[in-house]
Amino acid sequence: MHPLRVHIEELISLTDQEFEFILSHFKQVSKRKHQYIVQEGEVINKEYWVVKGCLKSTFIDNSGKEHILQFGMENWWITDYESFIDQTPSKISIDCIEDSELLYITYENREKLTAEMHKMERFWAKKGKKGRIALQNRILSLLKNSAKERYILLLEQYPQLFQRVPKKLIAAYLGVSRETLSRLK
Amino acid sequence: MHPLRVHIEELISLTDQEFEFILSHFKQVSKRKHQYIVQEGEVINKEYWVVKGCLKSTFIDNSGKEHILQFGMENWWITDYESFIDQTPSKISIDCIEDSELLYITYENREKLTAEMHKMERFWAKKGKKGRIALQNRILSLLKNSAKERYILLLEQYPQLFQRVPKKLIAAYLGVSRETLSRLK
DNA sequence: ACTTTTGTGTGATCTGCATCACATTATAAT
DNA sequence: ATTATAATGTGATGCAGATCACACAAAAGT
Repeated sequence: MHPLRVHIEELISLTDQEFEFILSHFKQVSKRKHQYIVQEGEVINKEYWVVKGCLKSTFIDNSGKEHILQFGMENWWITDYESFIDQTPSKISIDCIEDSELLYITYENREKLTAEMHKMERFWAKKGKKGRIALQNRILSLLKNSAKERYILLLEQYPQLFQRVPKKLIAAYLGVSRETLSRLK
Repeated sequence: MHPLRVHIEELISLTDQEFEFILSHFKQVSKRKHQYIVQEGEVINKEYWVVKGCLKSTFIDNSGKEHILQFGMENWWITDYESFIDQTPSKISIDCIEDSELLYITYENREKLTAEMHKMERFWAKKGKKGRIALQNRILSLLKNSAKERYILLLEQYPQLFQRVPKKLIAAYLGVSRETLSRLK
């Protein structure tokens, strides 16, 4: 079965025709390591789903330091939701950490698909709720946990990440310096 | 016009009958300062909308310190979305900072209302998206801005807050100590 | 009115983490 | 293969913000 279908059917069930209809709203694209799918200042009108590979969504602070808002690996959705939803220039950039296979849906096609197929409106509503909960928990963690605690929690939740991405990116996600992360272990 | 109607009509327009139908799914409740609407460990099945007053949604870290996830003032929605959506025990508590007038909708009524009235499904979808963007920006701010910068940003965004709530709660929201906040000013 | 609790400011000291600096080892590019 | 670039570890030092300890002012409760 198509991996996207497996993914969607975790929340709602589909017939073959329904899935074909959904898939017809997506396009596939391959990107090499270091290539960008969004750059700061652009308005992004695509939401990506990672078939294979790994990406990061990043932003730069006043002193030029890179921070990571989100990683994207297999079966994850990634875009700048602020730019995508409000159609405003993006504050963040998204680029590939590994060569990646992606599916994307444009803003227009997503609107069309949700209008034409109520099941998908419900799917995205559920996904949105889950995403919101994840963001809320990240805030909780940034406020209540020390750097070491956040490191341990991330390691427990996504052990694969530590095999796949350089430590400095883990540090940029946790909100600590590379050196401090190295000393935590 | 009913304040909730004004609020909903900022995103979607309604007829009189439609609004009456929506309102019939809500109940009103008054709470005094210091009263809780959610306590840690409870499963919350209500989402509140603040007609008048001020609330805070808080959680306690390992060392017993209180952190604030969200304030709720007039026209704001407040609940623990994780508990509300997943029907799991809440990690947070929500209590009133001032005597408050609230409207609430139960989980069941919200499900019924979204099923019966597609406009409200769209309303909550839009609200959910906006909420998600706000959470994302809070994470960005926690990672990229210093305590002082976060203080200034909050002051710009919600100046009323500084008139209404004690400084130690502002500090608990920003993620700094009361003393440090006092020295930032 | 009086007492208790809550809020706020400010000094002194401590500490987790950042920053700078350099060495070493991997990985990628030609 | 050789060279450049990225990744990782570790010491030395600095600093933002925490913590502890008061003092005083403002509310709230009786």
